Amino acid sequence: MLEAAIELFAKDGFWQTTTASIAQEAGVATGTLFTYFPTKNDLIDELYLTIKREALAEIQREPKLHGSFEAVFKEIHTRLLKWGSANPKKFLLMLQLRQGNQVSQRIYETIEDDWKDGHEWIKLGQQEGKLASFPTSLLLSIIHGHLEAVIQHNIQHKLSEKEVAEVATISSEILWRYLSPQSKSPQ
Amino acid sequence: MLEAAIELFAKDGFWQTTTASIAQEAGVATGTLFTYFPTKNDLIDELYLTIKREALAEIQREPKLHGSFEAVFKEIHTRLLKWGSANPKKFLLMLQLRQGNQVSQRIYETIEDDWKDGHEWIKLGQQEGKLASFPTSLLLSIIHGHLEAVIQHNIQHKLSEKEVAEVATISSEILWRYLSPQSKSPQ
DNA sequence: AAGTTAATTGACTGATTAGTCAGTTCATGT
DNA sequence: ACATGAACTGACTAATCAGTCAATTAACTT
Repeated sequence: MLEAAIELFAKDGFWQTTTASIAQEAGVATGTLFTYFPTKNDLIDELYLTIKREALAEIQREPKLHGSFEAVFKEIHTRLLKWGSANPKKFLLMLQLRQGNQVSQRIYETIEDDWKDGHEWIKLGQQEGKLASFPTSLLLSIIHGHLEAVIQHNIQHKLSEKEVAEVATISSEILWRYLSPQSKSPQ
Repeated sequence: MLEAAIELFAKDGFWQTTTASIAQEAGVATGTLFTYFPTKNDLIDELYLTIKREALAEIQREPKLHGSFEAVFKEIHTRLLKWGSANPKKFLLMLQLRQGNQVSQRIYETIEDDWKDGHEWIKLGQQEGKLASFPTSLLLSIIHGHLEAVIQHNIQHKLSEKEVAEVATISSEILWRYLSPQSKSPQ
C-alpha cells in the first residue's frame, strides 16, 4: 500500500494523486485505505518516515562501520549516496514532500531524534579536530546538501551502478577535502 | 499579482492555495486573474521564471564582475547566497515548485538557456585548469547544491544580514577549496 | 456448524475549486 | 458629451475528490 503510494506520488505528485487511485494501485477498495490511514496526510507522514528510516538503515546495516573517522565518514557518505541513486522514486519523493510542507511537525521531530546520534558523532569529530570547525549546523547542512546534489545528479543522468560507485569515490574525496580541517585557506 | 501569489504559495503551498485567494490578496476579482494567466499552471510558470531571472540578475547587475577567475567565482557565489538569504519566500517557493514537477518543460528549457553563458564560463575554467576536472555536470550540480544548502541553512536559522555575510565568506572559501584543482588528495 | 468479531467493499455525499461569461466600469480620443 | 473598446467583476457551474458507512465477506473460536 505504501509502495503503491510511492509509485503514484513520485509519478504525479502528491496533490494530483487521488486516494482512489492509490487504493486501486494497491488492489484494495478506497474504504480499506482509510482504515489504515485515517487521512491522506497520515499516509504522507508514514511514507516520509518510512523512507527516511530506510535511508538511515543503510548506515546501521551490516557490515558494521569501522576504522578511522575519515574511513567511517566516507563509508557513510557512500552508503547514502548509493541508496539514493538506487532508489530514485523514494529519494525524489522525499525531497518533494519535504519542500512542500506536507509532512507534519511531529514526524520531523521523530526523524531529528533518529539522527541525533549521527549528529553527535559529527560534533565530536569537530571537537577532536577531525572536521573543520565552522558552525555545526552549517556543517550538517553542507554535508546534507552535497549528498542530495550528487544523488540528484546521478538520478538525472541515469548513471549505472558502476558509474555511481565512481562518482561516490570522487564525491567522498571532495567532501572530505572540503571539510577536513587542516588548511585554513590563506585568504 | 505575482507578489500576492508568491506570498500565498510560500505560506500554504501551491495546491492549497486557491485562485480565489490569490485574486483577493492581489485585490482583484477572480475573473481578472484569468485574463492575465489563462490557467493556474501558467501562473506557476511565470512565477518560477520571474524568480529565477531575479536571481540571475544579481550576477549581471552593477558593479560588473572583474578580477581573477577565483575572485569572480567567489563574487558570484556571494551574490547568489545573499540574494537567496534575503528573499526566503521566493527562494523556498522556487525549491517547492521545482521539486513538485509543477513547472512546465518549456520553462526549464528557457532557464537552461539563460544560464548557458554561466555554464560555459565554468567549463572554460575547467579547461584552463582553474577548476577541478571532474565531469562538468557533476561540478555544476555540486555548486548548485552547495549554494542551496547554505541558503536554506541561513533561512532556517534566520541569520541577520551581517551573519549572512560571514557565512558567505566561509562558504565561498569552502566551495573554492573543494573545487580548485591543486591538491589531488593524498589517498 | 454456528456464532462472533474483524476486515473489506464501493456507492455515495458534502465540500471545494478552477475556470467562465454576461454584464459593468473605466480610459481614451474626438 | 459621446462613442468605442479594453479591463474588470463576481455569481455561477461543472467537475473533482477526501472521507463515510451500511452491507458483505473473511477469519477465527468453541
